[in-house]
Amino acid sequence: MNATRQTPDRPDLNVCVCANLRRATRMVTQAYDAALKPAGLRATQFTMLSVLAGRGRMRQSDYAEFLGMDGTTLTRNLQPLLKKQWIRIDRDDDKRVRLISITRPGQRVLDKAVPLWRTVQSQFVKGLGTEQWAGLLGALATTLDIARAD
Amino acid sequence: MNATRQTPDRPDLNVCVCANLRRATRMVTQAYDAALKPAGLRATQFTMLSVLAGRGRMRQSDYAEFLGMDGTTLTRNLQPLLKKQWIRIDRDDDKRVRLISITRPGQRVLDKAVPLWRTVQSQFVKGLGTEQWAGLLGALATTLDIARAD
DNA sequence: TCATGAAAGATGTATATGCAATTAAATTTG
DNA sequence: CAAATTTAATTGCATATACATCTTTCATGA
Repeated sequence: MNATRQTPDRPDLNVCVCANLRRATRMVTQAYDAALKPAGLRATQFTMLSVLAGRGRMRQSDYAEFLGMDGTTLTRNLQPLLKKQWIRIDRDDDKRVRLISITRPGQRVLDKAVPLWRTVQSQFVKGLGTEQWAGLLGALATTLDIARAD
Repeated sequence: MNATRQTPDRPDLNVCVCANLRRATRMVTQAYDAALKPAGLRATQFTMLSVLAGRGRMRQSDYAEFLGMDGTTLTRNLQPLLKKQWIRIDRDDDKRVRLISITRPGQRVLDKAVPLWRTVQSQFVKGLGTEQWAGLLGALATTLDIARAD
């Protein structure tokens, strides 16, 4: 009985949490990117716009924290959205702070993307089944907690 | 009773399979990168070397397939490893094919990285617990199957 | 008040990712 | 056998990711 051996002598794609996450993320992102393509945005951009649509104007730092994204990554990820004028950046009274919000064109492209998202999303949810799906979200939340506790 | 509602009206970071995967992967990769830093390699590079160490010389296309990585991504990801001479690329009789293998220096840096990997890996395995850990790997395998079936 | 330190973002550099299109080599087919 | 097709890998372009470092602005305390 050695079915749940946890740290084998050999590091192995089959057990490495990071390698498994990265591989799955690559493939899943390809699927979401392809599905969202007719709307003209990528998976990351869809997520970023959804957050703004759901939560309203946010401080850039809170936005990064919520996305679990490094601040410098967020700075750069804002650029494609800005160029397409899907978001706007306002200054706060505190001149260091930037406030990010979705624009009307941003909301329109998001609305156009939602049905496409729903299709690809339900493909994965159905394929996983309720149990594995809930398990996945739970496990991902746990890994987030572990990483954030570092 | 609506605890397992699967496709809400609003796309939401809290349910999007892709967004959750990407966010968790960002944070987990940061942890693995930091842990492996003393050995001088990144999480992706560690994975790529591990695969070569475990499976021996591989055709580049098989290598990409195994990693669930687009061929063009693999082409570029080989470059940092080549520059550091951790891998070598040989030609096949079929002149289109490239055969990738790990070098002695590559094996040495990998050996140095393994204990570091073991530490960070066990941190996540312990934090998840046996059940969630197995569930995570299972669910990731399922998402891979779904994405590959496209 | 002003020096000091902390907080918020941006920049330099490097890696990671993949689609569209291309090049080169092998295979199939007329 | 020659043309057409398929296969393997690379290149052009764009996005995604983050560490180290820098600039700007604010808060704080002697």
